[in-house]
Amino acid sequence: MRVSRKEAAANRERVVAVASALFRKHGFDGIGVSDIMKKAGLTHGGFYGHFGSKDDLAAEACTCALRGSWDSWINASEKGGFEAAVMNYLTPEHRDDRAHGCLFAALGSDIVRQPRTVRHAMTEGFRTTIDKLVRMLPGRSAQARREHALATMAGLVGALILSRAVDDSELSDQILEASAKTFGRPQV
Amino acid sequence: MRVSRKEAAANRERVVAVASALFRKHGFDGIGVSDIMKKAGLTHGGFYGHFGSKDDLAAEACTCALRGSWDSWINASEKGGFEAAVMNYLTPEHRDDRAHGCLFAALGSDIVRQPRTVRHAMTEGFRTTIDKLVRMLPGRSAQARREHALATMAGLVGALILSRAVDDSELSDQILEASAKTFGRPQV
DNA sequence: TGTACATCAGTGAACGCGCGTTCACTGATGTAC
DNA sequence: TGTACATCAGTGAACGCGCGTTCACTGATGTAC
Repeated sequence: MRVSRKEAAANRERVVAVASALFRKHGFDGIGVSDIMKKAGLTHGGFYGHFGSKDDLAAEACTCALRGSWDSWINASEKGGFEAAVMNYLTPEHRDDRAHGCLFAALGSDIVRQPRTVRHAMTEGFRTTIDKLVRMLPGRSAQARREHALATMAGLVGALILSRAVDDSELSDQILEASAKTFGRPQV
Repeated sequence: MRVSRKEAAANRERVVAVASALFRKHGFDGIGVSDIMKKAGLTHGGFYGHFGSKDDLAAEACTCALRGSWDSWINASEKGGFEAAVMNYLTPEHRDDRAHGCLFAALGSDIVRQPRTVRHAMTEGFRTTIDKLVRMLPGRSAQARREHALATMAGLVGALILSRAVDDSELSDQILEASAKTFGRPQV
């Protein structure tokens, strides 16, 4: 059942992409190697031909999920798109689609308990995101813009996490709306 | 090896308290029934005399962790203590002591994947916290105060989660400081 | 109050299951001539 | 280009381990007289 090298490389990429979605949906401990492989159209036996361990895949899946992340919310508008990005982030659609949403919101409180490689991938992705946000913010000092970006990022991630955690859809909507109002307005 | 009823009740309470700390530190899936019982000074066999399942304990542990929660950060000062509460919440000490810190920051992104009972306990605790925060906020309309409380709560939880996630202590401190600056000032 | 018995909180061995991981095998791919 | 062989991506059974859970048992507590 050998497969061409090109196909094998594609299989590997598919596994990483599938894993990045399933980890976000079910958590690192909530999904197994076997199910990930199955969803990628393979059997679990071939897993260790591609990855050293489940943790190794987790680190790659995080990098994959972070690559080009935030582009989905940012790209809506070009300049002065800060408000738009916030609004795109804090939507019921994003809240209800964990598998393809923000990695920090999906796995945030678990990151600290993950192996070094996973935490590092997350940290680098975080830095990149902050840089993107800083570039979207209006003038002022670089220091103030960075502080604003860091606090806004915290607000967005926290709002999405809480809106998902709560078992009352009305309260969930209120969290999103209140946060959109508060963080969507560049406060001078 | 029977034990008096009073002692048995105390044992039960101790298990819940220990579990609330260990779940916050290691995550729901990161700690087992056996280790929880051991840390409470018991053996795992007696667990099902007190609880129906590990999930049942998790729900009770959440309620326990939420009871009187936020009092630790709020009680510092009485009136106008909003800023003080934010400052007390966003400290390196809180960040570095997950076991006894905010439940939402410790387990936030996992809540949505937990059974109904756990989510419900969390939601009720969230409501209580928001009410407390609303009461600390200055005048304005009830609506505006509630929105401010919701967004602030999101900011605090998100900031603590991100400051823990990141593997660079300098960046971690920056997240706390920027968030303290931003959320610690009642913005009009 | 003291005695005899029933209760039941806690113990530790055991069970079953699912998970991460390993391995002998297969058969199509890649390569050497 | 065609043939013969080596390679190796993927398969599926199997392993070992830890986990949640169960259970027969113990012996101190609670209770009835």
